[in-house]
Amino acid sequence: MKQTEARIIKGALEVFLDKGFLQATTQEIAKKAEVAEVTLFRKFKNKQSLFEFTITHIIADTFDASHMAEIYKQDEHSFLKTLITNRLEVINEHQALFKLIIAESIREHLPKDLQFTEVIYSQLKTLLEHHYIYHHKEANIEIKARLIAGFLLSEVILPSKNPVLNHLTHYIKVLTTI
Amino acid sequence: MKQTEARIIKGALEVFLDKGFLQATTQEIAKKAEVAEVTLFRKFKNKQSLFEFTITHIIADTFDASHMAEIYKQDEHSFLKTLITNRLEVINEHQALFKLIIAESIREHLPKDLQFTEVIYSQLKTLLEHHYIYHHKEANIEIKARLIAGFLLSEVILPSKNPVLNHLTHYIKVLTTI
Amino acid sequence: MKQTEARIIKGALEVFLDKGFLQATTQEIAKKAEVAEVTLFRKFKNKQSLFEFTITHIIADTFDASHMAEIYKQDEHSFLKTLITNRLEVINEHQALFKLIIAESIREHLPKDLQFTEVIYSQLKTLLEHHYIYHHKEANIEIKARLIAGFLLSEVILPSKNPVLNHLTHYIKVLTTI
Amino acid sequence: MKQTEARIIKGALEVFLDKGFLQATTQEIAKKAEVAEVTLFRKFKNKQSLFEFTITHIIADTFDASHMAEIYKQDEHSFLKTLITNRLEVINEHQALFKLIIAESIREHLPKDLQFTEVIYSQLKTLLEHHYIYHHKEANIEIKARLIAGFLLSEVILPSKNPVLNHLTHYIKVLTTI
DNA sequence: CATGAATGAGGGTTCATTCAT
DNA sequence: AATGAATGAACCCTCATTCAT
Repeated sequence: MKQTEARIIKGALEVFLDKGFLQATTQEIAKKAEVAEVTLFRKFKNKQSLFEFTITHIIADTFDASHMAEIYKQDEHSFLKTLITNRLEVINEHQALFKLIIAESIREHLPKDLQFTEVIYSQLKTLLEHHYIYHHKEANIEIKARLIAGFLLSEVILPSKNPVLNHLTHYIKVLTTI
Repeated sequence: MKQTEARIIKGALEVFLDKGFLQATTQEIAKKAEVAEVTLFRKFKNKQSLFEFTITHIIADTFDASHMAEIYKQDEHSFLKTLITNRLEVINEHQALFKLIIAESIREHLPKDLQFTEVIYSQLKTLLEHHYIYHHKEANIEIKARLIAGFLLSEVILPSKNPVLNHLTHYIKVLTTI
Repeated sequence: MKQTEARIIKGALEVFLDKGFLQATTQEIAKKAEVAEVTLFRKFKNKQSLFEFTITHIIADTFDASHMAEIYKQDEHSFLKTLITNRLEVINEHQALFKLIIAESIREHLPKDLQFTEVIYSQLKTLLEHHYIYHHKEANIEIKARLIAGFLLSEVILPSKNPVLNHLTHYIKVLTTI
Repeated sequence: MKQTEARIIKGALEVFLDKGFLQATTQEIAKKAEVAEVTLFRKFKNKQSLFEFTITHIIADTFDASHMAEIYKQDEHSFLKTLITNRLEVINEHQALFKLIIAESIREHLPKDLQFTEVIYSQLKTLLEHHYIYHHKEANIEIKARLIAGFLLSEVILPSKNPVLNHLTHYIKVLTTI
């Protein structure tokens, strides 16, 4: 039954998001998925690999940026505005996941390719590169990506009032001049 | 004996910084403090309260900003530069503690007054307030504090190359215009 | 398909010889036999009966003594020499099986007719009986069989240097006088 | 309480002797010792080390041969007779332990110094050496030790009727001439 | 005939914490 | 004040075996 695996992953995701890796128990996941606990271990080698599999898939689904493939052609201001606005939307819709990635990156429960740096920062760098290369502009991409990433981090870590968006214009200005 | 408690706190700090709250074991802490495990529980109600006590003290020591009491009188650019530079220095010297605060804030193992928001963000806001009130300037302090906080977050979460400092001037410019 | 059963038995034998009854897992056997684990249970009621079936067959093949049917006619010394030499050869070629029988006899994972006593000792007694009856000689067959069995046991249990064979003559002398 | 450890070892011994290493459960041992299961793990790192500790001590108590320290001065026949008779008595009184050592030696659950070879065979060799060196006699000690060991093995592995002792004299003859 | 899917029962081990001294 | 001794509760994981196709 294909459904079983899907149910497991769904249950696992819920519990992992809610409790984090260490405090999530295989028992609770199994219960939520309505399978026997042992069934988890037939599908996944152990808790860690269930975790990684679950996170891999949800990340792929959530942070997918392929729909922004074309925005690099826009002028710098539009490009940055679209990029940042979109990423802010995504992480605001998936705060729990974002927090999970941050916490588990710090605690080193995630393989390198699922850590914050790789999932968020590298993606930003890639998008920025496309843009600046396309427009034949010199730009310190690393710095820009860092600043945007810090921006996103503050959005989830600090009490959310969505206030930053209103001042995006000023912020973009610094990104264009740095 | 005062020494006993001091040794416990020292040991606890080492282990908590290294492993985080959940993966730190009272056994390891006791061993490092060279006391019997049970002694921890005579001094502290439980692991959680040992954690909070330990973190409270190290945070007070580490993030103390009283030596910056006077900088609010400086002009805006100097003030921001001093502020940011100093905070960057502090967190770069105490990356492990900073990461601990972030991760445990997310996992809700810290009481409110020890969470990232309170420890870092509120402090920034206070310092900014002093400055802008003293200079009779209007300013969106919340936004500024958020941006600086994001700045600091990116510094610990992302691979460190200390590159941001070189571009501080531009960054400060945006902070002044927001 | 006859092949399936054959593959199972082959796989089971390998794993049982290598790991013993308890540490052999049906999973590993199935893998080695290149069948689904559940298939084992269609052919055999349970792990125990697979074990017994496997061991029965390998024992029949290995310890078969029918080719020694005629040696009882030889004189006592020749007979004993041939008998002991041959049995030593057999167990040296099948040390793993011999050890398995010993260990599983002790642990009572084998039905009576597959235990060491039956498989080795009784066979020795039968062969001795044939000889002494044929030659109309009185002889304490039980004792002789025991001594030879002890001989064989020491060969597998103790670190092997094959040293005993060189001194077989003296040993046979005592067997003839008992 | 010193008693606790003693009770654990007693319980462990009973269960290990009865079930063998793999089939003994820490639960059953704890129950028999009337302690919580977890207490076992405070005293011993794991099941394996509890096993080894238990076996080490019982072996030291059981197979102690220090009271035979002086027999090497006897003439060869007396010496061998005393030696063999005594060892036979010991193993007949501790059949279960002897069987355990054999089975777990085969299954490699025992460290080298607790395996059959070391515990039984080496001891025999040492005693034989003392004798033959004392009497300035050349002798193939290895062979003799092997034969005696095989003798002892047959005594536990085969159905016991204690018949061998009656023929000890003949048996000793072969040992003296080999 | 063979198997993919699922599981009940249990196993060793860890952890924070309490009891008694 | 400090500790040695002991533990309840839980956790991850394994194994032989059954169910349904």
